[in-house]
Amino acid sequence: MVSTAAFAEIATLAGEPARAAMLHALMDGRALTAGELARAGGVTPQTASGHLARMAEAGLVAVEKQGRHRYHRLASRAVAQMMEGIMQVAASRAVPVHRLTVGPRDAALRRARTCYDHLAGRLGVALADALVEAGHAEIEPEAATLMPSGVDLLASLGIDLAGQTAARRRARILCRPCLDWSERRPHLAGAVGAALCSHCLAEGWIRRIEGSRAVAVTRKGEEALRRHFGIVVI
Amino acid sequence: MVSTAAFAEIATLAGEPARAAMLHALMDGRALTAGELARAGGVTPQTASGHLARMAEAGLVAVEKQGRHRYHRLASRAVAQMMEGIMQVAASRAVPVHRLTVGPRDAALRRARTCYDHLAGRLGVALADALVEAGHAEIEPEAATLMPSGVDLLASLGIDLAGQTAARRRARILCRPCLDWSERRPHLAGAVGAALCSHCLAEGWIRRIEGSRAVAVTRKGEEALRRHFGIVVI
DNA sequence: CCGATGTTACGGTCGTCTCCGAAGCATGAT
DNA sequence: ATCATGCTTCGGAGACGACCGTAACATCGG
Repeated sequence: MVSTAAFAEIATLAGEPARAAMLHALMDGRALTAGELARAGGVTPQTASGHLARMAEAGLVAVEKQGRHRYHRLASRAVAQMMEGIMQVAASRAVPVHRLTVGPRDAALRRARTCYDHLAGRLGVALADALVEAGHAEIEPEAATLMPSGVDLLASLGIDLAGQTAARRRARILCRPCLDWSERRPHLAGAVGAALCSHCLAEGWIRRIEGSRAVAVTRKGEEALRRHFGIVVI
Repeated sequence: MVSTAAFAEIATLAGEPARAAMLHALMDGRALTAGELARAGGVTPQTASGHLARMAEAGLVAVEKQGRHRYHRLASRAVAQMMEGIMQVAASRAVPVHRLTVGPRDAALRRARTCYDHLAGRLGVALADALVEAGHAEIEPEAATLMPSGVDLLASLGIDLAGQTAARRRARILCRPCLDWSERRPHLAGAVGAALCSHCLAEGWIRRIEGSRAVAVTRKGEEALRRHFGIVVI
């Protein structure tokens, strides 16, 4: 059985404030150095290094040596999903009084951000809604489907879902939904969401905002999103 | 934003060994008394009481007074899903050497058990496979669908999915898959999985095994499962 | 080769949290 | 009313773990 000891170890690792902050910093899917993560966690590099070693040992993060730097990233999609799950529970009883004035950083996050490997925030939800509206997808809290027309649409944009479709001869693609903590609505995640997100980045439709999980929609992106999906992200 | 502080608090609560054991004991979806949970956690009632109070405050468990007993259960499906996520990560790097001889208790768990509100183990996977085989469902790691014929089949058994279908006029039901830790294969979870599980219990096809999440398939259940789904759980 | 930058190892201090004993409250039975 | 049971609160002992000095160790650029 998955011993409760192993369960407890993982949860404990994720539960320490400094480590939790570091894991959050990695939730944009990129790989960061120990120094950057130390700043994110509010601890000294030595302390951060120790934390990272433990998390690497436990399989929460993966390290990649590159010259004099060691890049750390979340070890797997499963880790990101685990964190989503914890956030879901944490969010469900948070914000006793809804803060009226949120900072500009928070505003940017609510507008558009990455959630490990896919898009979230108003952009992510708008994209999902547009696909549903046009009949290209069905999205519900428990599951989602990309319809044949949706597969075609994405293919026409050059988004390669071949790995998803080649093996099985079915045009309909089941994919994972993700409940957005700021919008409280489901959006597209999983392999399809990841492909969509990386395509937006590759095409220069969005670009990452330094030191945050937020992303900015470029002028080119605004135009492309309106043309291909008919959405305008406010 | 879902502050990292709130995240850390939840993860820390779940990470303490005694609390983790108590949460695991609640993963069968039932409500247990503080005393039972104290035994499950290997601590004295006083200690357990303190833990339970904290977890109730944080929204991990819900309490229900009934006479001189106070029944505790997982507060929501979200909590169960969070735990599944943590278990997934914990399992991914567990069992360095695959234990050859597992106890009879473990064997029963691998054969059939509940996973919060749905069925898992060989029974859960066999049920899922049978539905897929017959074209009643599509199940993948990221999402699952109960096809119209599957909805009909369950309806003919008296499984009420009305709450799921009434609002929208669609026979196809999207539902959540759950990766089985013992079988490493996805099975049916979510509302559909829950309905299936409670029906099996209500019809006496399975019954809970005392002090465990394992369930036993009754003689009546064996017959029913073979007749309706064509499966024989070994 | 030699500094600069970044990462790891060690030892001691400190705070936090778990845990149980004992006592205090409820509820229900006798 | 009185007792029994189950749960909770209180207080102190103990353990665990985080944290930061200092210092050693890699890697890279000059």
